[in-house]
Amino acid sequence: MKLSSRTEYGVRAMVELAEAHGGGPVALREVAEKQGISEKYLEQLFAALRKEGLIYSQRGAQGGYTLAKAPGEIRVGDIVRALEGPIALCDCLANEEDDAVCERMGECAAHPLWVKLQDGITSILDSTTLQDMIAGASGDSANDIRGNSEEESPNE
Amino acid sequence: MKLSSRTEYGVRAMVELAEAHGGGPVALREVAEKQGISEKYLEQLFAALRKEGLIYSQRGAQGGYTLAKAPGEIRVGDIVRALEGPIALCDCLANEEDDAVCERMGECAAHPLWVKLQDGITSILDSTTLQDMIAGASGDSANDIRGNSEEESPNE
DNA sequence: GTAAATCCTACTGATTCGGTAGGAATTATG
DNA sequence: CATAATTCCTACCGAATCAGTAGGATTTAC
Repeated sequence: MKLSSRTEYGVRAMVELAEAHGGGPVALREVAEKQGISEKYLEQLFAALRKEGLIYSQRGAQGGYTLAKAPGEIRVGDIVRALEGPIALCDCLANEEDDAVCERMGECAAHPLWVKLQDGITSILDSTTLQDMIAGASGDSANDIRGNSEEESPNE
Repeated sequence: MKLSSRTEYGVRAMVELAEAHGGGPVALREVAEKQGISEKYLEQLFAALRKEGLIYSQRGAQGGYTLAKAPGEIRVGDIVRALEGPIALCDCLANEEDDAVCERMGECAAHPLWVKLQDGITSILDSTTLQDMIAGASGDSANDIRGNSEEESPNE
């Protein structure tokens, strides 16, 4: 029940790219410095993000990284999955097509809870985009993230 | 984003005790065998659960472990915290009285999301009791877990 | 051509994880 | 009382993961 620094760093770095979105590519070094992350370590995270098609890289002088899609199109869940692999609280939840992994299945009283928990986590991560995060960070009305998603409509 | 086997085993073992609740103490060996957990390892988990007052132990022959409270009074969150320590996705969320841990605080665009995620996880874990879990396991109407929790319990 | 940048692969030290080992202390039972 | 069953305690261990480092190859703007 703890975020890896991989996830923490990766998300922060992606926010950094999101804020620079529209301008030219941003150098790894710049992101690393601004976020206080080891350059070489971040390099590996970017490699993974790139492999998953979340960022685009431009080599050579004046090169750097840019988001591969608009900030509103990139969900935090995508970032986490790119960095950590599929979100699976336990092996029996890894791949739903192959349920056989959990031989205990039928008799495991805990299973439904893990499913519920995993769904909850996934839904939070997948309902937040980079756009939401930079919106929250800039303005003081950061409540678009903190509050629940679908509420506080003009009514009520 | 993965459950430790500590958590997995611990919850399963507690369910086992919950099912035996009302009868005499259950020996460690029995729980370990039924759940397919190393005896010596489970011993350590029980030590932690005992220290947190979730289970009661009776030494000597015919001894064993019993829940310290009714199954409906023990939340899964309590078990997880007993085994893993406080649920804190990252250090900056560890103790809310001392926010200073996260020097980045103001500028960290990710922080609000982690708060939301942690709250989501905690609320799921704390709204499910052992009672809910054994109810789900026995009957085929396991939906009391998957659905929301506090309702319809005319038991005990 | 050169400097700036990404790319790639391997290594490493520290920590955590899951588990083992061995025995001391307690207690029900015959 | 003797014994067996059981919890209790502390230390240790191998393997995996984590976070980070190292070093160089490749690409490209200027």
